[in-house]
Amino acid sequence: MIDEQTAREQVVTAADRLFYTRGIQAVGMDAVRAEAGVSLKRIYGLFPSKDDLVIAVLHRRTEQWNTGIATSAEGAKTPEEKLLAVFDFLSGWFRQDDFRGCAFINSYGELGASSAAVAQVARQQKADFQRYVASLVEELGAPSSLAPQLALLAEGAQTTAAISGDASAAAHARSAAQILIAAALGRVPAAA
Amino acid sequence: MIDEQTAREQVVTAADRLFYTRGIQAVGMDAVRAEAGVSLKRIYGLFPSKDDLVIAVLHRRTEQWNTGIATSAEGAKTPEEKLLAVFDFLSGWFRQDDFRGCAFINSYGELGASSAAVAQVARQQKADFQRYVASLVEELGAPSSLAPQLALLAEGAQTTAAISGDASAAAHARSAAQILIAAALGRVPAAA
DNA sequence: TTCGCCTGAGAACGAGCGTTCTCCGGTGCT
DNA sequence: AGCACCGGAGAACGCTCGTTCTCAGGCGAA
Repeated sequence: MIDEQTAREQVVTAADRLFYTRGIQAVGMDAVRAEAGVSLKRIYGLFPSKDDLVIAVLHRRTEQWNTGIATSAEGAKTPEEKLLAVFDFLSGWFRQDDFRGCAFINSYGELGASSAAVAQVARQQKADFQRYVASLVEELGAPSSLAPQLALLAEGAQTTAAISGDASAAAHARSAAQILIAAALGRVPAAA
Repeated sequence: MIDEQTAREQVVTAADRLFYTRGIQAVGMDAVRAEAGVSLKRIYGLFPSKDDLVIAVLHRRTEQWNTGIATSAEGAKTPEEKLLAVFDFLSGWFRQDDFRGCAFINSYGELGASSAAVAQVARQQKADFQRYVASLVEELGAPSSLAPQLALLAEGAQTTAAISGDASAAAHARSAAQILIAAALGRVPAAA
């Protein structure tokens, strides 16, 4: 038999793919079982309820997001480049053919009203991201008001890319970010 | 008996309130009946299925959004003021205590994968808004690349305000918009 | 008044869901 | 080998939902 850790990962991976592409409520636990190849009994042994599974999926999405951002920032030398790397990361993500928007926003829209835990995880992820941006802005020596502005661009790019199916939202966000950064640093920004 | 038009409005109003606050799938048709005070039979006479009702609700949201934006722009004299009025409109909206994010984004996250009609209406609304912003940008004589940037800010503000519960997102978006507009016009923007 | 007709209230139906239970075959220990 | 346990397959259960059907009551026309 596969060990517990592997089973957990298989279930979360399968659930993530199904939830993300079809919506959480539209996916039954039996579909997760089929996709994961793990028996229903085992799944309920690992995750006491579907809600717990949803939370586990969102937690893994948080980690993936964080490492994705970190990886994208690796080649960047200055804080400014690291900030812009966020939008490069988004650009690559938007171009994946299974892209269907930010899982946190989607989950919040679907379950945020009925599940406090889901709302909490989504809020947490957004707060973490805001903190990350804020730390880079501080490192850059720019006024702290720049941070929420850049975060707004990243959020907007995600929903625009999802709904309008316009992957170039990342590029627009990136150039807007450049302008805002330049302005915050007192440089004369190059008009887009 | 109440006439058809009134019944339609009562049903859509009730459904909108319930769908928006609790999520669409979490609200049964019987709850709509109770809230609207219109019999189930009548509802199904007016809207052949729940999907049709959802679409009707989203259509009315579109109208409300458009008139809200237009009203907010009424006092504005220049295209620039009209653009900024969008964010003032958002600010007022975010502060309503029943605010729970953009209904189109929420609906898309919940049903966009399973209902093509819902996805279509959401996409349409976003496209209309983009066109509105683009027309103002053109009127302003700014490069057209400014339009998607401003739209991005508005979208981001909505999701941020919803998930983080941070109504000041509108203010952040507004000042970012001012900077982007100034830069696009070749003026030296005032750092936030 | 009497007869249709229409409407509202709500029961009914069929499907799908989350969750639990049953049963059976295999596995490891003695 | 014999036995106790464990996990998988999937049936079962209780519930909710979208949608339809039934039925009784009220209203207008003759």
